[in-house]
Amino acid sequence: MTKAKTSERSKSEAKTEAILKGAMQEFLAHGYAATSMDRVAKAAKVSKATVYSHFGDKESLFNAVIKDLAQDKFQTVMGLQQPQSLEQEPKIVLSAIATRMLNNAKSDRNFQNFIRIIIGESGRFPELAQAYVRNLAKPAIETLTQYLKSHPELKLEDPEATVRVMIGTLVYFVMLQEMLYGQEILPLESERLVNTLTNLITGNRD
Amino acid sequence: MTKAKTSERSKSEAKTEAILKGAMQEFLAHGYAATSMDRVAKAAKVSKATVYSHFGDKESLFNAVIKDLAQDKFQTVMGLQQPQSLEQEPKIVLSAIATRMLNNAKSDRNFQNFIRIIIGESGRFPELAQAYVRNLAKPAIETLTQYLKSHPELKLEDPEATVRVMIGTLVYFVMLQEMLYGQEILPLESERLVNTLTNLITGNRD
DNA sequence: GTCTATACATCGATAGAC
DNA sequence: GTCTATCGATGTATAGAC
Repeated sequence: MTKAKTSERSKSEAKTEAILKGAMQEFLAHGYAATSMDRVAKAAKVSKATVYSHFGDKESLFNAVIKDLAQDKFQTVMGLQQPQSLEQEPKIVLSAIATRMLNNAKSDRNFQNFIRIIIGESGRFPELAQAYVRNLAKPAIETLTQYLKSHPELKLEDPEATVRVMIGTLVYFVMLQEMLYGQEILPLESERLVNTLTNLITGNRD
Repeated sequence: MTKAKTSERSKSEAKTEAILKGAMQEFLAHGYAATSMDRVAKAAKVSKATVYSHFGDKESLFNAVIKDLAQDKFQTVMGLQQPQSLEQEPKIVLSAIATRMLNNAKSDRNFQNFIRIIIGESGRFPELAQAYVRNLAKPAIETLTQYLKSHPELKLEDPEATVRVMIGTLVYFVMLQEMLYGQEILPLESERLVNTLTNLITGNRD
């Protein structure tokens, strides 16, 4: 998005980034409606008028912040599947991917707040919700689907649907245990979930 | 919560219910921060002072509304598992339960908005998030777990974790397709998901 | 108990000096 | 481009009449 030339950056570009960063912090912490432009300006250490001259109005700023965040998170989510030897047994690979996704989501409070906003505001910002689906959920699902399809020995009747089972299981687990603070109410170890999931998919029933 | 005697209800109780109903409508539509007490008063057809005399402040009203909603939704969610012959094959029963949960969640916009608020405000209202886990998620999960445990012929190594797989799959599907408007971006028929899910759980791989 | 009227703060957004 | 100062609208909450 920003230009490649990192040197000789204009003051205006620096302010734009500061505003985006400050707004990100405020929106993630307080949501859309409860975030004021005064607080954004203070967090970015610029005047409120500067915020408006760069982003027009509150809604445009919010859109810019969320799209920026989605790009950041894309790197994270996609990076979770690659850096390992895909040549091992699917059972090992799937287990490793699941564990990595789980640990990453559990430790990334920023990501959790991002998901909170996407879901919480999806009724009032449908296009942002769709941007999330298009730019984050879809690539993750398609990559995993490709992997499952490349292993016909798993004899999966419907790899697309199987991936939904896998991702849904992991997302809901993080949601219940972490985001909704259900850890003490419904305790369950990650390992049990990952083992059950990979056993179901790879056809191992004990 | 309210007293059993339905006749001879005081005017105060009637106003309380009207306020709860109006506030419910406004909070579900606009979220916590974007809902004003003026709009609540107007929706309930009472004065703003009456709202405050009944519920103290905005936060208390919000808490009352959400806890009330959770009770309503409890009936819905629990009713999805009961009214059918549990004596049939688990494959049939699980498939029926999953289909019913899916169809119900897809058609209930009110429920979707409720989930949006619970997740969206979970960072700022952790106790409401936990009330959701305790009063809705936990009973649903435990009931299903009991069912799976009562069928040892399924040879499930970990019924608790298996239920998480099932519920997570269904919740995430509704979330992506309906709440986040991903239907056209990531199309997938409910039947394929339900079939895949029940086949995985019952050990049927084709 | 319920209303109208209002206090006081803060909101999104802009005008105008530099 | 960026600031200070300010506008009008709207927010939560309450005082006081009935």
